Amino acid sequence: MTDINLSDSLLHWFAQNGRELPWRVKGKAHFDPYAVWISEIMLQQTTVKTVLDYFGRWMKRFPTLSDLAQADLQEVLLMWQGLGYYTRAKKIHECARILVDKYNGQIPSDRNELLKLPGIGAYTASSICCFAFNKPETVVDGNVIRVIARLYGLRHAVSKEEIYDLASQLTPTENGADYASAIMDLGATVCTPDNPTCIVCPWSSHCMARKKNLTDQIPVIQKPIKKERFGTLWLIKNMAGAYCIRKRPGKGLLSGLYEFPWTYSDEPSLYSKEEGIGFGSVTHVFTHFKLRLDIRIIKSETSPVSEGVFVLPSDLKEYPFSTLMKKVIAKIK
DNA sequence: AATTCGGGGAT
DNA sequence: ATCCCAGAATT
Repeated sequence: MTDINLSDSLLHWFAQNGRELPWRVKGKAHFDPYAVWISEIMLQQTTVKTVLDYFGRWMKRFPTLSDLAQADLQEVLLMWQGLGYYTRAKKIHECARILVDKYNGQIPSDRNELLKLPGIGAYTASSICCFAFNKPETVVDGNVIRVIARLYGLRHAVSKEEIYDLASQLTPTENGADYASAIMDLGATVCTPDNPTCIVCPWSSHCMARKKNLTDQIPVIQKPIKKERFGTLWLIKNMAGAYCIRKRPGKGLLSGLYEFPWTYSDEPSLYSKEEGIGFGSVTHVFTHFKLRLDIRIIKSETSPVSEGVFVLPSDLKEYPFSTLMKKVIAKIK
């Protein structure tokens, strides 16, 4: 069999088994490149199931590029809170204004032009070309890495570049949107990390990993160690029952979100360790470290940080918070 | 080339 | 607990 037959069999499988998704139109490109762009940014490093609700709320509040460009970053972050990687929300907002100001409100269909825009990298540029403009670009995400590594039986740690070279040779010159959707759906629903259902896979008879019974060992991924960090969080409560919160910097961890003031244990503390009353702790697992914050309640009419503001519990919903801080909020109610 | 960015669902 | 998911930007 030739490579043409591989892509044909995959497209045939997709026509019958591909997922129906709000940001997808099977059989052709999506009519709204804006919707494709938003969905692609949201889907980075997360799952379809997680994004569905966020995408629905987003398109209701910001139906068009213009609506998004006119909104405040604060409101964009409110829509994004809980999704993680908050720099994406900032970049998406930046990008919307650039598109309105310099691109006549149109999302480019040229890959190199897309790569110039904030928040759009190699994968997303290709995916917008495929899904919004039906171009025959090759997309490489976690699904494609797994599918291709298994198809070719790659037993070493693979790079995205290596996968791209192999995957691009299989990419047909027509049906760009369907083919990109298909290979990703195959990885998401058939060629899964654990217990792939090879029996229904259109590429089963060509798959080297299956032939050698190595699907549970491919792809080879190296995993970094996750360290644990500690700190103290201060619930500073005034006579009116309001709590002190502050906005995090525009860069770095949880950028742009609000928080109750806290510091790592290896940094200068805002109060002495014994001050206030212990109020338990919260733990949270980030991608690259685990964090435990011991909580202490302080009665004070003034903030220990210059940018702190006092907010009543009933008004906290107006501020974007991380999931970590939502855990703290849940404790004070 | 490595590290830094969140969060949740499945196992 | 561990894995990993439609990655990009920074160092």
